[in-house]
Amino acid sequence: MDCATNWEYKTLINELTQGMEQAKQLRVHLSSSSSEAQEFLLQRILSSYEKALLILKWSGSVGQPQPTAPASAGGGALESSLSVDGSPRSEELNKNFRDQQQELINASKKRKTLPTWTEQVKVSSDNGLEGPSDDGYSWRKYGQKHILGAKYPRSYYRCTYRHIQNCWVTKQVQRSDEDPTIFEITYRGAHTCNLAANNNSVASPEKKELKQKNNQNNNQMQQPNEMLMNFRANLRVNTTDDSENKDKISPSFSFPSTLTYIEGENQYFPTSTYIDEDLLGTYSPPFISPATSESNYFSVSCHMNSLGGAHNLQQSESDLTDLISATNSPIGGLDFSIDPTELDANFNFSRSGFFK
DNA sequence: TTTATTTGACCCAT
DNA sequence: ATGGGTCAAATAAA
Repeated sequence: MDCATNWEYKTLINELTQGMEQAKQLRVHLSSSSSEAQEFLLQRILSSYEKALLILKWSGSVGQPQPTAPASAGGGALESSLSVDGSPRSEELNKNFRDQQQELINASKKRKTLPTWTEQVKVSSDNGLEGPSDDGYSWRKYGQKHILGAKYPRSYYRCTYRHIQNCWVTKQVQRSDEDPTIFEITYRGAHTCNLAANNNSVASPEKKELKQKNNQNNNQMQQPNEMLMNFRANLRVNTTDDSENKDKISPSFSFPSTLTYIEGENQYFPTSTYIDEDLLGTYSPPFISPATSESNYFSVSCHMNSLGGAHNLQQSESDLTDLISATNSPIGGLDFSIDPTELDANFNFSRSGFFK
């Protein structure tokens, strides 16, 4: 992309982001006495912004080698947050997003590597908790290493249900050297386990651990059952050829097209998730609240969800459950259901193809 | 007793 | 040879 186009691209993102922020503020004002229609409209607005931003960011960055040094020197348009909630650390978002681009590129080059992505989780230190809260999945620690040059050790986790449900996702948690309240969480692969079945047993052990060990580090967000059920109840996904062809899934993947704001949870939640070729290349944004009970905020970027390598999962699960699992990222159902290693073969991310 | 964590050993890529 | 990631025995917790 040349400079002019890049500038336009940044500006567009900036404008979209501002619009989204304003819509969010409007919703806050309306929420006290809002009718369902108002809320629905706002959800639509926000959803549109989300998708537009995501499309832009994807097409704008994947189509070119790298975003031209975006915002690193004091703020370009990409500084805008993708997150509906308006998470504060835009630089982190930005950095993460660039990381995702790189990950995607790498994944295309090296077909064997699992997709990885990194989230930076900021934890408020004045609430007595020293680690990120749980992300709705059950993790089992299997290692800890001191990393060269790092002040804090790196912890290694795998899904508790690796063997039971053949779920091979892992994550690494590394406390930031510069800001000990920031935890960098790197995920590898995607959950294929049944989140619903696992969800109940997740939260309490982690909280306990967090209170016990100050240098422990975990995950990022809560995913209440209520939200999960909401998600499940409204999920509509293309189920065809799912069980057999996940590794060569064609340009068809789930996508939350509508967000639901659950007041008690202070979070947005997707309520309808089906999208097909038309929006391929977009991905579900991080619908993450800045106001969880533990005052965490998160910077999350895109999520590559490789379903390869986990085909024979959940033989006895229902179709819906399979889909939930297959479309759930560690931050709660927000990712691709597309194998990034197939991206280059199946899909051209060029801008021209994107904007008709 | 079962399940999770800790931690040194081991493996592998560089 | 080194560093990062995983394994697995020992230990702790439930």
